[in-house]
Amino acid sequence: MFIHFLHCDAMSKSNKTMSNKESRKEKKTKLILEKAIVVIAEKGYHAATVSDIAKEAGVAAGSIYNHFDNKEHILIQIFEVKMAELTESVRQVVSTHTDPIEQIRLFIAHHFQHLQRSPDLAQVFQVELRQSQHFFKVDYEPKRLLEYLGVLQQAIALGQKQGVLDPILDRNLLQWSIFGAMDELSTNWVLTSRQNRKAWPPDLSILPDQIVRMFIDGVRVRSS
Amino acid sequence: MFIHFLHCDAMSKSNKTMSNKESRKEKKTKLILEKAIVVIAEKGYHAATVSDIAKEAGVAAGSIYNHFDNKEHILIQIFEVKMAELTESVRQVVSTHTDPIEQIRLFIAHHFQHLQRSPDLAQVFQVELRQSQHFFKVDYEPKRLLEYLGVLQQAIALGQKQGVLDPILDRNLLQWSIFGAMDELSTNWVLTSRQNRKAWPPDLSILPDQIVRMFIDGVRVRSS
DNA sequence: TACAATTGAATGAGTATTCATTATTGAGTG
DNA sequence: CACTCAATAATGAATACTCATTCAATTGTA
Repeated sequence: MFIHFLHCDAMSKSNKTMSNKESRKEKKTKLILEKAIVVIAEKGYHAATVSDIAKEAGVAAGSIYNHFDNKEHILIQIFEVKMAELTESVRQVVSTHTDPIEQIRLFIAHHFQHLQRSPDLAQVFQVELRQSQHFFKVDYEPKRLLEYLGVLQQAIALGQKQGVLDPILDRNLLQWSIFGAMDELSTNWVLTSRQNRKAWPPDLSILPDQIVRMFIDGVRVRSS
Repeated sequence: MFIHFLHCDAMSKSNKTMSNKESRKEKKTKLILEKAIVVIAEKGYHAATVSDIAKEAGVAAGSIYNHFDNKEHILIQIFEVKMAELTESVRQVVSTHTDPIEQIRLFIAHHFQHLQRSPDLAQVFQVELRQSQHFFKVDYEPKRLLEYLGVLQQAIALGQKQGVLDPILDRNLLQWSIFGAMDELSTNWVLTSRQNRKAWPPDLSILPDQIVRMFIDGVRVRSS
C-alpha cells in the first residue's frame, strides 16, 4: 500500500549515508536492548516501565519509540536477536564434530553454558518472555526457535542415517523431548539460583553428560 | 491479632449453619472458576476482563470479589484446585499397578488424557497460567506441582529399589526431564491444535508408549 | 541548511477494584 | 405457618490509577 511512495531516488539517497547512520542507530538500538535485559531481569517485565529501561540506557522515554514500536516489541526483539546469535554460535560449535551423539552433547552443553554465562538473559528467556501476550499466540511464528532446534534435528537425523540411533524413532519426539527437558531444568535453575535457598540443579555444567546418557542409553538396568 | 475477637460462641454459631452456607458459596466459587477457565482460554488472560468472567458466570463484576481477592487470584486458584484434583486422580490410577515402569507409563498417559479431555483447561495450564506475575516468582511455592510430580518420583524410586532402573541415576533429573518433555509436547499440542494448520503432535494418546520407551530403553541402536 | 534524532511533559485509554445500597437467606419465634 | 431480623451475599456505577504512547519543540549531524 505505502510502497508506492518509496520511489528509487529516495531509496538510493538514503542508501548513500546508510552505512554510517544505520550503524549509529543500530548501536543505540542494541544498547537499549542490552539495558532492557538487565532491567527486565531485575524488575520483571510488567513491573519494568519503559521509563526504567530508558533511564538505564541513558535516553529519554520517548526515544525508545525511535527504536521499537512498543514495549512488547522490545521483549520480542530480545528473543529474536539473542536467538539468532545463539543459533549461529551453536551451529559453529556443533559443526566442529561429526559424531552425531557428540553433536547432541555439544548442543546441550552450549545451551546451558549460554544461560549460565548470562544470568539476566537466562531470567528473561526462562521467565519473562513467557509473559508476552503474543510470544505464545497463534499469529506468532516461532521461526527462531525452529531454526535453533534445527541444529539438534540435523544431529538426530545424522545419527539415524549413520545407524547409531533407532531408525523407528520419531525425530520430532526426541527433539522436543530433549528441548523440553533442557528448558525445564533451565527454568528450575534460574528460579532457584536467584533465591536464597539451595539451587537445583546446583550446576548446569554436569548436566549435558547425564542428559545424553539418559536419552541415548536409557535408564533401565541391563544385565549385560 | 484479630483472633481475639473470635470467641467460641461466634465460632460455634457460625459452624451450625456452615455446612449449608459454605456449600452454597463454594458452589458459586467453583462455578466462577469453571467459567473463568472458558473465558480465559478463549480470550487470553489479559484480554479477558473481570466483567467478562462475571458475565459468563451470570453474576455482577463486583461479586467476583466476594470469592477472589483479585483477578490474578482467580488464575492461581484454577491452578491450585485443578492440580489438586489431578494429583488425586493420578495417584489413584498409578496405585492400581505395582510395576514401576508401568506406573511411569500410567502417569504420562493420565497427564495427556487429562489435557486432551479438557481443551480449555489445557490452554490455561500450558499458555495462560505462565502470564501470571506471581506464578513463577520467588514468593510462590510450587507446592502443588511438587505434590503432583511426587507420584512420578515415587515410581522412579520404586524402580531403583527393585533394581529395574539404574541406581546411579539422579532421580530429580529423570523426574524433571520427563515432566519437561511432557510439558513441551503438551504446549506444542495446545498451540497447534487450536490453529488451522496441521497439529503436532497430532494425537497425544500415542505418546506415552513412545516416551516411556525413549526414556527407559534409550534411542541408541543396539547390536543385540 | 535540511534532515534525523532526541526530548520529556502531557495525554488518555482501559479496566481492576471499591463501596454504598439493595436483595436474599434461613434460623428462631409465637 | 407466616413473620421477623441479623447476617450474608450480590449489585454495578463511580473511582482511581498506572503507564504506554504521542508530539511539538529542541538539539545534533553531514
